[in-house]
Amino acid sequence: MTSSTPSRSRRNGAREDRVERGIPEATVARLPLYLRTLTALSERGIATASSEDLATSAGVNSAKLRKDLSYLGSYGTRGVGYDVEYLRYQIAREIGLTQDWPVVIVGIGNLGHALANYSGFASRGFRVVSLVDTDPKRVGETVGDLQIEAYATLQQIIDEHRVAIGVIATPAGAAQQVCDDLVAAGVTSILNFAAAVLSVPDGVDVRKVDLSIELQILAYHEQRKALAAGGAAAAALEDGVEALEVDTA
Amino acid sequence: MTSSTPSRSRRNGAREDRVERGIPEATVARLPLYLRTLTALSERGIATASSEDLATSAGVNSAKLRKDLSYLGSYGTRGVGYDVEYLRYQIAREIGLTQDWPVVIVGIGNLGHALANYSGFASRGFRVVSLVDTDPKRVGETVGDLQIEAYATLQQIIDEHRVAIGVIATPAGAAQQVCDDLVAAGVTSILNFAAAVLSVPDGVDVRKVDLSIELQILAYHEQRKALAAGGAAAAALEDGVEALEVDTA
DNA sequence: AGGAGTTTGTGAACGTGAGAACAAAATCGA
DNA sequence: TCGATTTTGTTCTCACGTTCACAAACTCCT
Ligand SMILES: NC(=O)c1ccc[n+]([C@@H]2O[C@H](COP(=O)([O-])OP(=O)(O)OC[C@H]3O[C@@H](n4cnc5c(N)ncnc54)[C@H](O)[C@@H]3O)[C@@H](O)[C@H]2O)c1
Ligand SMILES: NC(=O)c1ccc[n+]([C@@H]2O[C@H](COP(=O)([O-])OP(=O)(O)OC[C@H]3O[C@@H](n4cnc5c(N)ncnc54)[C@H](O)[C@@H]3O)[C@@H](O)[C@H]2O)c1
Repeated sequence: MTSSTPSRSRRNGAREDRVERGIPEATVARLPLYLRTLTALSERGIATASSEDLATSAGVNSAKLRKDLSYLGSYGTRGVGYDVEYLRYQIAREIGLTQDWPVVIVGIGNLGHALANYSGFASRGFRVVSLVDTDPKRVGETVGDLQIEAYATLQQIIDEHRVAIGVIATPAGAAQQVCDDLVAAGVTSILNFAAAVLSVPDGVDVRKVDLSIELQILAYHEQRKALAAGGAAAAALEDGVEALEVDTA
Repeated sequence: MTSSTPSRSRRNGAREDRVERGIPEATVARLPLYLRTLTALSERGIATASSEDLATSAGVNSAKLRKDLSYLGSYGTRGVGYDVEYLRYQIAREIGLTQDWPVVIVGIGNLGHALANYSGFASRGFRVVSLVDTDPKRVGETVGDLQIEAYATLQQIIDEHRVAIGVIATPAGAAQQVCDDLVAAGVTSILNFAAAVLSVPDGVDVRKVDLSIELQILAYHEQRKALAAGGAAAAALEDGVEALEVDTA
């Protein structure tokens, strides 16, 4: 996967390197955020924005934002800032949103219904082309402007629409099998909502969205805050007083 | 927030440090995963597991898993492994799942309904105590075993149930206001599903779940794969011809 | 009791990412 | 034309996270 042409011609630096090595993962994860920010500014009729402006809107550090953008090329103007429309296009192109991505959703239960009805998909270059479920009672049901299809047609659907991205919203127990079937049918990117660890061959990307993990992370910090506040007295004794900090609110 | 007591007494190392500095964020994010893995093993009647076993099930490197666990203390036995039940309890305690966390969900539309119906909450120590929406047509509607409440009762609900964690599933435009209201009412942890950057005072944690960002990250890599494959020929030329820049679509 | 085998816990090397700081490049007013 | 001002692009440093590798600690068998 990682294309390792050892040392190409060393003519032009940054741009060439980018093509070879790609953009740092942390940056890739923030580009969609910048894209959204730029779209919002554009809709408000703002034509130009400085890295400081953008960073504030996106909730990040401006140095970080500038460095992120520099991986794409040199699209700003010193002393002025960035052209909103132009930069928006460049980011969209870099992410690959100048084309439409057909997506299939597998498992149309609670969550699958919500996803299928979600308009935020289409507005960002993703098109849900099919909904698939194993439950015979569900097949044929209309959700949004699509009908739920039988699981057996998965391969056909993926071929027909050239689907590269699949979304799994089945129970955890079924997730690996569904994943295997998607991969076998030619899908190479998977967004997984099921609480299961998926194993996939090289060349297939998986991202997971796990609600309960997010809540547990919040709970951990919540507990720490409670300890820091309520446990302050205990902590003070613990060591001969010293340290206390924190509000008692 | 970042506790900066310079150097407490240097008596006992690891455990003391952990209390002071807390567990690395990256580790915190994996603990719920280990917890789930351990629960699965426990249900299959497995009493003991090595770091290798656990790591495989959790889909991580075994050294990383051992280091992660070492932040909690020394709960394994060399030559044997970890006691599944015991370790499970220790992680649960560390995360704060030995207590129940009351949660309120604000915005009961497509997604809010799915979340409200989701059983995976309760099974992991989180209890949805209330559903809130501004839409008068929705108020009173029964979802799962709860009724949707009026937005005006937010403060009262949060006080009454001692809610520390709030979930925002409103449209993006309403998210900041809802966030402010939640914080004003005493919520100190927020899980945000809306596509908006929330600004909160110190001491409040926000985590976001953004489906469209996840899809865009997948799209980026998908595009790179396409370029690496289809663009191979072009890349060969490139060096003599220079640039080219893809898409003819 | 002792040695072979297993597995943890952690030190050390490496890689990636964040942020401060600043020179270079652009605008603008005089 | 030139200097003041703004803001980018990039370098440098530090912090954090990952992985390897191995001594220490434990079990089990003889
Ligand atoms: N509902 C939520 O808010 C929520 C939140 C976070 C995570 N999740 C996770 O998302 C997944 C789906 O949750 P849900 O609440 O929609 O569950 P659900 O039970 O309502 O829906 C699951 C659907 O998947 C279908 N299905 C089962 N096996 C299948 C298979 N092999 N192939 C295709 N379809 C299959 C079922 O027929 C059903 O329609 C679960 O793994 C859950 O843990 C849900
Ligand atoms: N549906 C999805 O699958 C999905 C996926 C990812 C993200 N999201 C995001 O989640 C959010 C909700 O999505 P949805 O599809 O459920 O939208 P929706 O329009 O179906 O539901 C929004 C709900 O919020 C309520 N609401 C509006 N303003 C409110 C306020 N100030 N206080 C309380 N409630 C308020 C509305 O009455 C409505 O019931 C959106 O921000 C969306 O971008 C949704």
